[in-house]
Amino acid sequence: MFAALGDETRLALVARLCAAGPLSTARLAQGAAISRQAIAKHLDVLAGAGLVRRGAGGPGRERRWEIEPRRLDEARRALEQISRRWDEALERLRKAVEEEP
Amino acid sequence: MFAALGDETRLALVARLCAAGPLSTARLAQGAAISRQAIAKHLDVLAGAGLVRRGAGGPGRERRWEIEPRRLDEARRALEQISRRWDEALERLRKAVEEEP
DNA sequence: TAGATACGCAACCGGGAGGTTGCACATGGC
DNA sequence: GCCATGTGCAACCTCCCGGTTGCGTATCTA
Repeated sequence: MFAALGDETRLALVARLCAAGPLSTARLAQGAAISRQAIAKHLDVLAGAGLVRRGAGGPGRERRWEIEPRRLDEARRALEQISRRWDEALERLRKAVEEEP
Repeated sequence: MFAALGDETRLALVARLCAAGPLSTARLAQGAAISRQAIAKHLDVLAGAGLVRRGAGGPGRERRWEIEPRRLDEARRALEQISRRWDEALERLRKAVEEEP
């Protein structure tokens, strides 16, 4: 999942979906420097990581993509836990150094 | 930076440095399935992303690596902001739908 | 001093990720 | 019915990433 967010293009896609709400593939590809199929592939990767979902297809032939915010929360929590463990490890090291001169 | 965390091996390295405190390259490579140089490359990538720092070299020829927790906080905050923007976007959409029947 | 250990640098290699092109299919507006 | 539009599938290409190997250099220990 971090791998999915790791690509510059995909991170931009996530940010754009967040700012503008659900959008279709063609809409997302419009104005981009790369082809529509490339965008579609990136969206597939994001969907595979559970970061994005196909919303109920728009009015006609459109199929919109929308964010799955729960996955973002999971990632955030993972980083939090890592930070906390680091603090604990440093504390243990400090104590060990103090006790054994 | 998400790209740095995106690799399985690198994420494991970060987790291990968090759990056990500062470690040398050779120590991190010990027991791993891949060569020491591969580990060293991954550590370089992590250092390039600012996620890891060379601690004050150990007792002798050792040079330990340690976590830079501020970068982890940055990443966490970025995800938070994205989630928040998503909520706002949905709220705007809801209002727009309600006002225009 | 000799040997083991920890490290760095550089060249090399294979596979997959990111991208394009081409085509087929459905749907909506005229 | 006809054309524009939104989408999906598949083949193909290029380049970079992850990994290995080989060698040279410090530093600790016997």
